[in-house]
Amino acid sequence: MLPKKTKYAIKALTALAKVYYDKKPLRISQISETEKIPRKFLEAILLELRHQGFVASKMGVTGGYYLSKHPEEIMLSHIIRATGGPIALLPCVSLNFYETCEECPHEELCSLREVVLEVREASLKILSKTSLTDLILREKKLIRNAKK
Amino acid sequence: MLPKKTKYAIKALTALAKVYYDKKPLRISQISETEKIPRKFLEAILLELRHQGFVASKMGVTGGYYLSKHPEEIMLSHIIRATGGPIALLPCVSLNFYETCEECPHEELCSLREVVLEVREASLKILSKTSLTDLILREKKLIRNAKK
DNA sequence: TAAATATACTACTAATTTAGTGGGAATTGA
DNA sequence: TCAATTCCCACTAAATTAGTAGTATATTTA
Ligand code: FES
Ligand code: FES
Repeated sequence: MLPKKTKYAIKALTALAKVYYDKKPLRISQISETEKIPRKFLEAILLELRHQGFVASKMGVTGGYYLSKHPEEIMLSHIIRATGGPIALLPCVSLNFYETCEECPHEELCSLREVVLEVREASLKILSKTSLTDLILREKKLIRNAKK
Repeated sequence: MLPKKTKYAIKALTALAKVYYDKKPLRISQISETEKIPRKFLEAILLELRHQGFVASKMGVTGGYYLSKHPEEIMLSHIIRATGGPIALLPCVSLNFYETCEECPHEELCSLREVVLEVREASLKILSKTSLTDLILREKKLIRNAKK
């Protein structure tokens, strides 16, 4: 399961993506209200996302946050890895958080590893091709279809 | 990431599956040694697996554990759910551990939900068709190929 | 029938992770 | 100057994970 932090990060970044072309920053309090994310927690998350290069900010009374990359470039896999850690089910098949499996004598002969590797590939295939833009387009489609 | 408990459970059940046709129970201490699982922890895990109907046991000096189902019937998805909880990335798309997403006003209009639903389907497709027998066969194949 | 050797079961504990919160410093615009 | 904003550090509280301890109960065998 994804931590709440990751879910909040995705929601917040999507909110920023929606106003990407406005050229005006969005305040933490605004995002916090519309996305129902605890104010102070969101503040900490956005700060981290800034350090990781996803967003930039402006201080002061007209301040706020804005995306520092194009929303098409920000993939779900990036956000998950930046905030939540591994996508893989076991450390021995994680690309970004690899750790050796102590109990398995030979990783290359481990059938469980083979299977969870397949799972990671299947998950990553989806998560690494879905961008913030995709999320927004999908939402529009969902709303359009619901109205019919 | 899967908890160690789940990984240990898979390992232990696979060990039991390997001797399924011997009609003799395997002692906790034997499994603990060959699979390098902490003795007392394994004891607790096997006890739980018995309560869940995966294994049965015999007490006393000739006692031990044995599978109470055919190894082809025990799928990775079953073991994960029994010991580790959800396979889904978010509770709103979990089949067995569903919880509503508080922050999302309309689940049916949530694009993030749509994507994690796809991920769950892709993962489950693999995990629900891989049985203990499959793990054993895969291991044999890995060993055979390594020898070449 | 008693000893030896298993599992059964309850009840803890210790470490880690998650989900936050509080409060003040720095920056900016009016 | 002052009001509104982000920046940043230091905490805390609750939940989860990864075990462990100790005793009771069952079974075989000498
Ligand atoms: S090597 Fe990771 S599960 Fe065996
Ligand atoms: S409904 Fe679960 S993420 Fe939106």
